[in-house]
Amino acid sequence: MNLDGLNKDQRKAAETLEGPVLILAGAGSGKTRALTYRIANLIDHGVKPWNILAITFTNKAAKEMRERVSSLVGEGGDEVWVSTFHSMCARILRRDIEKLGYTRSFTIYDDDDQSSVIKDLIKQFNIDDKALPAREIKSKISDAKNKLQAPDDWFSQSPRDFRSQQIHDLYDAYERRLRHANALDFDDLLVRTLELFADHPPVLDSYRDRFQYVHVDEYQDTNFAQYSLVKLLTKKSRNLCVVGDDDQSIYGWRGADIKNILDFEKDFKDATVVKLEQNYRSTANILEAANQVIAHNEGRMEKSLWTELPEGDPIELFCAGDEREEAAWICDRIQQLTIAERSCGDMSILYRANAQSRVLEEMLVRAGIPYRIYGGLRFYDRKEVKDIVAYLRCIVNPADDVSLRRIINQPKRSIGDSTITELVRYAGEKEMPLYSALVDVPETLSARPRKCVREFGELMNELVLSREDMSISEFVTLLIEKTQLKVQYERDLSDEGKNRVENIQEFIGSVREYEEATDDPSLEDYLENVALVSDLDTADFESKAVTLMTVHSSKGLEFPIVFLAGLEEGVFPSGRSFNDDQRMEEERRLCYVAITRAREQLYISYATQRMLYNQVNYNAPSRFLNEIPKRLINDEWISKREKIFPGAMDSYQHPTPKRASRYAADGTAGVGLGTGVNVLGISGVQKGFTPSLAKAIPSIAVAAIFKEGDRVMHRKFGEGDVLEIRGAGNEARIVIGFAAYGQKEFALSIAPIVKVN
DNA sequence: GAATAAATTGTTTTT
DNA sequence: CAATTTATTC
Repeated sequence: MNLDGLNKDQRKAAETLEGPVLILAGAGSGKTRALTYRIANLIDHGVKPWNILAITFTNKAAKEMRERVSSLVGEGGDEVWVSTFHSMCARILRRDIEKLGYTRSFTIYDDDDQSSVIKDLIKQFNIDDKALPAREIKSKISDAKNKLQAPDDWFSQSPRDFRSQQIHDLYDAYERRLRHANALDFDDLLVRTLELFADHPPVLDSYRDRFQYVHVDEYQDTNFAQYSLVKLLTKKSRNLCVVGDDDQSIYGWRGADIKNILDFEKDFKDATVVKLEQNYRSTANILEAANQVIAHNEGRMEKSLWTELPEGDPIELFCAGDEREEAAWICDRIQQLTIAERSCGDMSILYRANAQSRVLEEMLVRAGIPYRIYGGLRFYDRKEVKDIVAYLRCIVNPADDVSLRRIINQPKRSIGDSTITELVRYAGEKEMPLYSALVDVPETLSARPRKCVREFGELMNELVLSREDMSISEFVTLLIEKTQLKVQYERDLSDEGKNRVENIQEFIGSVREYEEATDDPSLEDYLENVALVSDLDTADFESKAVTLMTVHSSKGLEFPIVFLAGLEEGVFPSGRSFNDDQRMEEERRLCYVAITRAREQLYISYATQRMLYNQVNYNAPSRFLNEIPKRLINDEWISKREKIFPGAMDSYQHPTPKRASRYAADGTAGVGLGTGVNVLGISGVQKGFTPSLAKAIPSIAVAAIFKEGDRVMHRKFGEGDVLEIRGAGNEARIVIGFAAYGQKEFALSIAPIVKVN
């Protein structure tokens, strides 16, 4: 194996093949490179590819690693098992889950499904959902599962109060519900795999034999269940190689335990530790900023990143009046960079919370800048798509009550709440799945609903039968026909309706794509993909568009130019971490991750006033800003702000809160004020490219993104040229020359125009 | 009893 | 602001 392309430390990582290995890899230190070379080297030393397991954090990372290994070793590279924990477990369970009393066609419940089970149980138990909200129960259950605590285990280490008792009861009932529905939630995939291994030693042994060399990437973000699984698998071989960076542990809220990586050397006394400290990604300035910020955390593993790269540009800092100005400044910078021949594909805008993306999107549309947004709503999470998926799940797994309830009256077939309640009661009484009640309809229902239910039952049975003799895509097409799922939207001629029809069409396309790309396609396997594939997994960064995403999503990625928006107290760091040191340290690690995404240029912005979650706040600049040495920052934009947004200050002197206070001090309802500003949102422009549909975003900040000579598109008058911009701030007006309509003048702050290139 | 219109309420991060 | 709950009409 030729390891010349590696530095000294990377080479050590790739050459240490036996025993436990800890690779402490700083941001941008080429850890994926080291890992792929190590795997290739193992194969080179005669290890069979199928005896190697590599666990990554996302499916996309898995795919990339498989490709990189293949390109190093050629044939056989794709025989290496590379997948996420969840995909691996799903695959293991698909084989042997019958030993645990489930069937192989089990359903994987997503977040929504979990919530609906819990909400239903809360109702059934007659629990006050204000004292115990569903989301809290959900996170409690998830926490418990991540720690491998069954309901009784959890209870035995909780305070013996009524509240814990209720949580215990709900957790217990939740578990039984899922079991009855032949369904597993995300956490179950791990828990049940461990259960399988614990109860069936021969199964465990077969996987121990199979996975002689185990690799875990992003080890700092593993939880106790994942840790246990890894330990169990490598107990005999002791060939475990983990890669991670304690400074990039950002999933503590999801049960990830940073101690897993901090204590690795205690766990494996003879572990070889390799530190990758040379950064190949960022300029010296950016790296120094990141190093200084993270130095404010305590209890880190010792390591110091360095680079041979030049100093580079300073970090550009801007203080905006509000979130729209911030967005406008970013758009203006992007336009300037584009003029300097930088591609939009090299740029990314990162933010703490998904909710921040909306304003950015609106402004990007106006400025005519192509962008893609990741996170937020997945394609498979759209209503119309989820409905089809729910049908498919019911057909594959008739015990799946949650999915059945979702579609029993979708599209409308006159099966209302009271009918459903009765069906559920009847099914519960006879201890059978809800599906059976469609055929064995309870006598207690009156004639009309009974007819509707029976018709629906016949439709479903018909579908189940026709699945036998056709391909998956043919079947999905037939299903959409018979259920009239598409027809109902085709009648709707609005943008939303058209969008839904398109999404349904695209769904059929995705099924067909899957069918062609897979050796042995099955509906079960397809549904598993739907459940486990994230938005980011399907992302392509090839297109020349600015990438928008949360800092969390950006982990593992890099961009030449990064905009980091919303660096304010309460936003980043999140207000929820204020009174918890542990969480605050995680916020700081998150900031470290954000900064280290940038290769060449980093732009940071914050706003003195921000409307977020429908509330106006005046936030101080983020503490993380103070942790970056002044000498690395160019803050001249702040003093130029008046020039970029002339007259902008005026409108910020009398900010109008949307609602003064929802409740008066005495507990009576207060009077809402209303902004008086009509915000025409842009609908249907997700992952957007075509700005032609854009409506007006009333904002004086938009002035900054239009200049004389620009070509613009008006919603009514079509394309024209900007001839003149008069006045400033709220009073600013824009004169546009249209070929067909001649010269027109508009108030710039509300004109429905977008820039075109 | 079901479908629709109006009112209320809560939002970090996600495999 | 959208998702969900509640009131009202058919």
